[in-house]
Amino acid sequence: MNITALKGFKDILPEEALLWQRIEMTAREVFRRFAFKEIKVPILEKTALFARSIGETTDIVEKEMYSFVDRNGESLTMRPEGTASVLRAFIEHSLQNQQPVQKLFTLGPMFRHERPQKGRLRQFHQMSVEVLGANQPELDAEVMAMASMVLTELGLTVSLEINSLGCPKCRPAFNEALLLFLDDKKDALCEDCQRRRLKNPLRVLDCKSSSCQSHYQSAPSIIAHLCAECADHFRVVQAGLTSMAIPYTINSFMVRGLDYYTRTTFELLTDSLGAQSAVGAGGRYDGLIKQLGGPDLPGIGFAMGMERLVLMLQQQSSNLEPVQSGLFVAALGERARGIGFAMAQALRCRGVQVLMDYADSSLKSQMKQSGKQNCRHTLILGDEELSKGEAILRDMNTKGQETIPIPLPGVLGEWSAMLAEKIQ
RNA sequence: GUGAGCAUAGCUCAGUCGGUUAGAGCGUCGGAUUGUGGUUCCGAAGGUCGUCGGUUCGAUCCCGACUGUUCACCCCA
Repeated sequence: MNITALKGFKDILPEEALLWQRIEMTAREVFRRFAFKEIKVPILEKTALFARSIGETTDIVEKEMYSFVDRNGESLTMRPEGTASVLRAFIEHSLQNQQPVQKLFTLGPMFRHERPQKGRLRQFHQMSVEVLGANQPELDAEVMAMASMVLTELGLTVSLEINSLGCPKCRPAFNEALLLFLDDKKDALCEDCQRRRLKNPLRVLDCKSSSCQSHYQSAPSIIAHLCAECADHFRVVQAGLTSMAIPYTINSFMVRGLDYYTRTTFELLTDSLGAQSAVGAGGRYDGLIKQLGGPDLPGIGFAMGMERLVLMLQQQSSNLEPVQSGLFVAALGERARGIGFAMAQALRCRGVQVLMDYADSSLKSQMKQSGKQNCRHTLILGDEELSKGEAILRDMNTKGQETIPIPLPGVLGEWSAMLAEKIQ
């Protein structure tokens, strides 16, 4: 086998796909309760969209995007995240004119050319949620509540950390204070922080080096630098979380990797995923819609990483046992197969899951298959049954057997309705 | 982009201090008297021991390169 999947691109085999379905169903159900609607957007966009939204100097844009020039000479990019596309669609269709506050979610693959490791792939999947057109802090709390509800309903425990990054009014003052502080300490910092200090000063606060962290104990706090409006906003967000009884901690060192965030940011963290601690993260991005050429409307959103949720569920080992269901038609001989085939089709029309073996296998083998596939019933149809005009219906669970009539072609519909009723 | 570990059957892994036909468990298929599953017992299929080169009388084992993969840094969901 010399053609294999690409590095960082993974097949999701049927067993694992079951977990994906469970996550998606749970999320869709929770999103419904909060009246979010699904939007589906393309995977491929013009490169400029991401450069403008995520930030020209972020790692994502600088070195992780799958970008290429298409046949028309235009630079296109496989989306590295979902928000930019949703906002582009929002602006392009003037959705704010249909309903002033839009609550949207989207599911799908994202692409980043990173070195793969646990919980990190080149094609990965996110559930991405956005509220566009409203800036009330209660919404920030509601969005966090929704994210944590998805996790709770999946049986996963995570911790919620929140922060406020301020707004264009108060952030410059903080930046200045931080730069001053870092300038003072610069010789004591690690190499990475030296680099970050110049490129994106906020990022140093997130450094994992314990020696750096010990210096940052006395670093200026963004929260102390918030302007009156931002401080008030943050206060109401916290009050909202408290009133919903959602536990959280404030982490004034938390930073987001995308440049567009303002005010509230948050992360849902776990310690069970190795180096990848965030299973979900998001925040407010009040200037972004305008920055992309749309109206000056606020927004907030978050994304959850599907692969990380799957990993957590797999660790839980509390995975549900397979459910017995459906019917295996064990037909022996060509004539029986012909009749069984017609029965299967009629039953499937009635919503019954029907399995059959066409390989002329022994009854024993077909019984084995029925058991292996967790069928609830097996219908035995051989020469004996054909001559009697009665098939044997076996309940695989109780091992009880009974005979049921073999229908003439004209009454198959009626017969299948009765049998469907009986075995479902 | 940087670093470290790993690479033997479909899966999880033994193993050979370098020596004729490389093993186990699980899984798959078959059998245990004619047409009745899950348990048990018996059997079978399935491997160029990642690739290429080197050392050697001889390499799956030692050495090197390459490729793949895993984890971590970085970054991020």
